[in-house]
Amino acid sequence: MEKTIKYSRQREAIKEMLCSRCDHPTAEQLYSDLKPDYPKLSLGTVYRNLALLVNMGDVIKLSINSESERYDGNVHNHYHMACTKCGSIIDVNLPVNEALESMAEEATKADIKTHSLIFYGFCKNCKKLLDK
Amino acid sequence: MEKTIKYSRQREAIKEMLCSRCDHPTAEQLYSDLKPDYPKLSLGTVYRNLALLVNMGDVIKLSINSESERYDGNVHNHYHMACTKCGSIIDVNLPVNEALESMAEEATKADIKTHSLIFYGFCKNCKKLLDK
DNA sequence: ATAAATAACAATAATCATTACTATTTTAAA
DNA sequence: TTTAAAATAGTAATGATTATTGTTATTTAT
Repeated sequence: MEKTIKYSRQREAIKEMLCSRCDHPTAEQLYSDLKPDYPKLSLGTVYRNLALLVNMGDVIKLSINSESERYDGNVHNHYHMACTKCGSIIDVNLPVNEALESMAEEATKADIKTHSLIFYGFCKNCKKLLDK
Repeated sequence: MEKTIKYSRQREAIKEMLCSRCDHPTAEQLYSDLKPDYPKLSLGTVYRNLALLVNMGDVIKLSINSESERYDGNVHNHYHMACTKCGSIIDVNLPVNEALESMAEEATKADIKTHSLIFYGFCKNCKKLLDK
């Protein structure tokens, strides 16, 4: 018999918080931001539910740099920029180029499901600070 | 005074091995592949020299999935495909689209230095195995 | 060529993100 | 309501990577 998924207040809160913000928090950040409202919340619970949400397709996991995984409540493919100075990850408002996937399938004979495009450099703010 | 970089046989071997293969090995894989020729080689040495090589711009570090960093001796920007079944990372022979960077700069007002494009799906082999 | 200075080494301990375990609490269905 | 299964908090364990330490190799200056 299958494992049924039961409701959990904590999972709901994690999902809600993730959808309500457009930065791309780590598990640790979600944990400390939820802690005030859920004082008994455990970091393991955050990790476990993030994995569940990713499996259910409600959340996307971003492996952008080596430090920590980032989580994104926006499940439609979209592009990101990672600031190599301050570490922030922001959305890049460019149209997603689906044609890339068929070109890559052609080139590799693979079965491509999705793609990820990440830009690296200095974000607007850090660029300003470095200019002076 | 600055720290000068001295020659090291181990670093040379790491770089050479990385340039001679087109998979994208982890530090651990490089370590075990070099071990027969360098029986006293230490894993820490591999990590330290990989970091040095990355800093010197001789090697690129790929943060593709959460498990482990992958290293690439081909420092020219190029695209990759990650098989979600077998975990292999292969090169994708598509032209690098530099125009994406200026479009992203436009969209974000950031100073973009480079970009990374990764395709996810089933590689040629795994696709074949799943078809039957 | 030799000796002194210092970078790189091997071996191992420490750290950090993430996952696994266990006893207790919540959820949902009979 | 009772009861079984899933989810939790708290904590221990894991795995990748980094730091530390005493020794060895490479370079520089005699």
